[in-house]
Amino acid sequence: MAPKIDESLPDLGDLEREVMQLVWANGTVTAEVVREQLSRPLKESTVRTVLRRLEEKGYTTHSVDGRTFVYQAAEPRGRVAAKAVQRIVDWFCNGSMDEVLVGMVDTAMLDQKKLRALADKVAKAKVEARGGRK
Amino acid sequence: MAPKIDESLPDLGDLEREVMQLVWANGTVTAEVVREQLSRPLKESTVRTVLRRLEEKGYTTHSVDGRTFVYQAAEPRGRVAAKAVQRIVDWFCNGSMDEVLVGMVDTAMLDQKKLRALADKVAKAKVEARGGRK
DNA sequence: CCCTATATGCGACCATCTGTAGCGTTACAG
DNA sequence: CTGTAACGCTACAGATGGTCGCATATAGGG
Repeated sequence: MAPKIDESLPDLGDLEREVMQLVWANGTVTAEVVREQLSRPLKESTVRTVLRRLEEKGYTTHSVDGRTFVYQAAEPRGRVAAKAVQRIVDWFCNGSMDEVLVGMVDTAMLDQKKLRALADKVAKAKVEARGGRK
Repeated sequence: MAPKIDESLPDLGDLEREVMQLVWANGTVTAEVVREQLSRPLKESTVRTVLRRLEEKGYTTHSVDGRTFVYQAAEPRGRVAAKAVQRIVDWFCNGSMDEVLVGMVDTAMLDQKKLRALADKVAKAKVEARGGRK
C-alpha cells in the first residue's frame, strides 16, 4: 500500500514559516542566504537556530558543502500544506472534507465554477505526476 | 456586498478544541454540561476558564439564563474550518488553493472522483443556501 | 605549520500560550 | 439570614518560539 506518508509535522511559528518560504523559494539555502532575504535583520545565530529547529521538526534536511550547511525542504510546499489542511479537517470535522468545502463556499473562498476547474486541473496534475514516476 | 467575515480566529489548544466540539455538538452548553461530556475529569473552574478564553478568542458568545452562562458557537464549524484552511493556504501558497489541492491528491487525501463529487455536493448546498434568502 | 576568519554546536533567556486550579464574591432558594 | 451554586480573577507551571552569545572547530593564507 501507499508508502506511509509521515504524519502531520509540528506547527511552525511565524519566523519559522517565513524561513520555510525562503527554503522553498530558493530550492537550497544557507544560513547566510536566508539571513539576507529575511524581512527583518536578525543575527546569524538566530537564523541558524531556526534552520536547525526546522530540521528537527522534519521540514528540512541538510547536506554539507565544504564547511557550510546547505538546507533544502524535506517535502514540497503543496504536500506540507495539504497535510496541514488534513489536520484541520480532522480536528474540526472528523475528517469529513465536505463540511469544510461547504464552509469555504459559504465564506466566499470558493465558488462552484472554481471548484470544478480545480477538479480538472488536479486530474491533469495527477496524470502528469503518475507519468513521471511510478 | 458580502458581510465582511471576521478574519482568522486565533489558534486553539487541544482542550479548547475539544470543548469547541462539544459546543458545536450540543448547540448550547453550560460549564456543567461541558464538564460532564469531557473525555477526562476536570474541575469546573478549569472548564469555565476554557469557555471564557474561547469567548475572548471569538469562538463563542454567551447569554445568561438565571445566573448560569449559556455558551454557543459564534460561527458554524464548517465556516471556522474553512477559515483555518484559508489561513493555511495563505501561509504556504500565497493564497493559491490549487497547489494545496494537488498536494492533497499527491498525499492520497483526495482523488479526482472524490473531488468531482464534492463539486456537485457543494453546488447543491450553494443552491439551497441561496434558496433560503437572497 | 600557525593564525585568523568563519561556520557550527549548544545552551540560555524571556515572552506568550495553554492546561489546570484555588479562592473570594455574589445572587437566589429556604 | 445563610448555604450553595456559578461567576470573575489570579496564579502557576510546562511547552513553544524568537533571539542571542559564546566556546569550538576547521579551511586556507602566509
